[in-house]
Amino acid sequence: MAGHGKRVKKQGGTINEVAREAGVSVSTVSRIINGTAFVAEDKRRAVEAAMQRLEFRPNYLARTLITGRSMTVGVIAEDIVSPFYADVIRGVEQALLDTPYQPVLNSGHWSTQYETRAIDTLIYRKVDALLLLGSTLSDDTLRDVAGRVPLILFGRRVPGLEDHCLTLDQRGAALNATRHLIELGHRRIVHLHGPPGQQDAQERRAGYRDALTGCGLPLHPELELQGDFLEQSAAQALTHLLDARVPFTAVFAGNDQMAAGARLALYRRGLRVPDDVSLIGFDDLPASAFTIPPLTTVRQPTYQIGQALARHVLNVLAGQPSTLPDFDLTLILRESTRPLR
Amino acid sequence: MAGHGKRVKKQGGTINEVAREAGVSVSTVSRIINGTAFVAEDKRRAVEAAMQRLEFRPNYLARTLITGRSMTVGVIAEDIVSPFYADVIRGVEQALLDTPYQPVLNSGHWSTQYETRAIDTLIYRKVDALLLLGSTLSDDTLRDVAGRVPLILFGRRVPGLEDHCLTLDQRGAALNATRHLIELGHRRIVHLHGPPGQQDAQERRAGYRDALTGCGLPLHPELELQGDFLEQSAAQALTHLLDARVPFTAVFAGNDQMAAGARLALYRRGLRVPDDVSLIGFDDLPASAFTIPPLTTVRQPTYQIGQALARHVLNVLAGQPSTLPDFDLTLILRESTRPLR
DNA sequence: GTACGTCATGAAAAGGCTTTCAGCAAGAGG
DNA sequence: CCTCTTGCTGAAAGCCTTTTCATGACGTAC
Repeated sequence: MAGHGKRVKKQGGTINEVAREAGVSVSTVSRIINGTAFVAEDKRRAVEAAMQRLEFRPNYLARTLITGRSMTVGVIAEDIVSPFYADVIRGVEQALLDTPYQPVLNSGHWSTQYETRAIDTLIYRKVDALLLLGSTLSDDTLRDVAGRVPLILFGRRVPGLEDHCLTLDQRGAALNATRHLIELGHRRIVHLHGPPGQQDAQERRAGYRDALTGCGLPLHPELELQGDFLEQSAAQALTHLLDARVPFTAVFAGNDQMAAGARLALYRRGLRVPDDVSLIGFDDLPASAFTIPPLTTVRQPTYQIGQALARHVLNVLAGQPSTLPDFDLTLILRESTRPLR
Repeated sequence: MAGHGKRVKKQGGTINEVAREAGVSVSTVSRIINGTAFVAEDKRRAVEAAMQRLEFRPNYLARTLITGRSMTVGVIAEDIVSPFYADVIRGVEQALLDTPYQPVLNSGHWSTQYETRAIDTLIYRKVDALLLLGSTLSDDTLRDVAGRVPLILFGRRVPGLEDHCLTLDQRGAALNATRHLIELGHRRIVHLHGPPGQQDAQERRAGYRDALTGCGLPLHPELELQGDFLEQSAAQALTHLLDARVPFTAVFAGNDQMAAGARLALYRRGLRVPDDVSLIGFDDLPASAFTIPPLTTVRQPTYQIGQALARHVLNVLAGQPSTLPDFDLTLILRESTRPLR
């Protein structure tokens, strides 16, 4: 059978072979590759020719083993798939594009176990820095990790690591969103919140309550519905509420995906948005500007955040002082809300 | 100033130190780590204790340098951010979860340059296999890459690499979708297609034409509108068409995102879906089941595809024979289409 | 009691590269 | 003509493992 010959990975000669081929020492070749020192013009040419001929590719692993720098930054997102994190990642990638650093991505899958594994893998592979986009790990564990590798955190504020944490005022933004509804005259406002285990979900819910109590309105526990940040859960929860004939005139969803789910539930019951029910989301996903009607929501400047995060990583790696900027969450007024009749 | 002490990365001793600490040779330690051979119980315990004390972590790089296997598989998607590829990636991650292999992701950004760079980086880092989710590279280049590392391709059929290519019958599916519209009585059907440079876009467009000519209907060039697979482009193109008062009763969008854009353009003009205009998308993104109305579209079983791809990689790596399965694209009938009055 | 196979263990090489250190030639200064 | 720089180049050590090979110790068979 053919095919077993493939065992030998075509791997374009080593620095040794190049040196022999060009009639110089490996040190000289290394110097040419890295531009570490001047080398006579004729040798340089000989070496370059040899590299061509042998299809030489430096072995990054060997280099990293010696220098201790891999020129990679590990990025772990709770979920690469989520449109929200995806946009942050885009920003990170963009900011790293014209630097010698390469991002290496991995998912944490919202699970302590998988996240731990992903972190370990990346550290073993000697990433020069680690960027966590959300995390399910405890503060202690995180501090531990920070001792092993430069660590930058998004969406978590860990005591002791403040300089490398970027968080947003979720609570304040949720308060604003809810208040907007209140100012439009709504009093019975449903809130679809995410899992109690997630910090963002908690904070947004707190903001919702802040707004209500701040305006002297009563809290209605029956209007606080739990979902899992996906469309289906919201559609289901809201349908139950509708079936129970609990009255409400507005919905504040914990994220845009749940807003979409809520929207469909309403549509199924013949309720119009915004005429019968006002709807607000959170995140401003790219798709949310194109829903019917376009969704009023809270914009998280994810792309810029990604860029800022990456730039901070770069600074840290360069040993330069760097502080993470603050980002504002802004309410994007579109067409899914209107004054209560 | 404090802080400069951090230069020394806390790095949990080497196998050498462990050996010294435990009073054995490095070979013995290595054997214990890898379970390569029997080791006396007392030494084993001594070594394990030493590893604990020194917080020993094997250096993967050194290991890879010797064994030639990194236990990673590189995954490059045209765009990690696109909901479509994201779901494929989820499948890949899932299938790799309980194997010793780790995925390492990277984006090609729909650009030959970036894709080339991403491939190089991954190969330099010695991934054991490479999985390309879409590619802008030429057949020749791809064959070249396949010579350097086991290569599996999704969305491309490269002569010579057929065994490792997974493609879907985009053309046939587009034909089906269009025919569905024709069977509902539609005659003037708009097609929003992607960039001419993309194979998928081409094929879907060809399928659309196949359906028309196959049913003996005339082609109307003015109804074929170009977009870029994003919402905005579709909204714009369709708005122009509407402004030009070109009549049509149905729209077949090249993907779901463009369908969303079209949907909004229609909404802006007071056209109802499906009452005034029928709409079909392509991809069946998770969000498309929750649009208003829920979108009729072509489902690509992305998650399963991701899993199949990953399993194939695993087989190839294990040296086992493996063939990529075939996947069917199915038309998901929801509520955005209806018979022409 | 000698010879031999078995088995745990250690020494050393290998893997591909960077970097320190020493060497050597050439030009400058006396 | 000799000494001192200056500057390019090569030898060799080192990074952290795995793996081959050799070495004893030990038990068994003859």
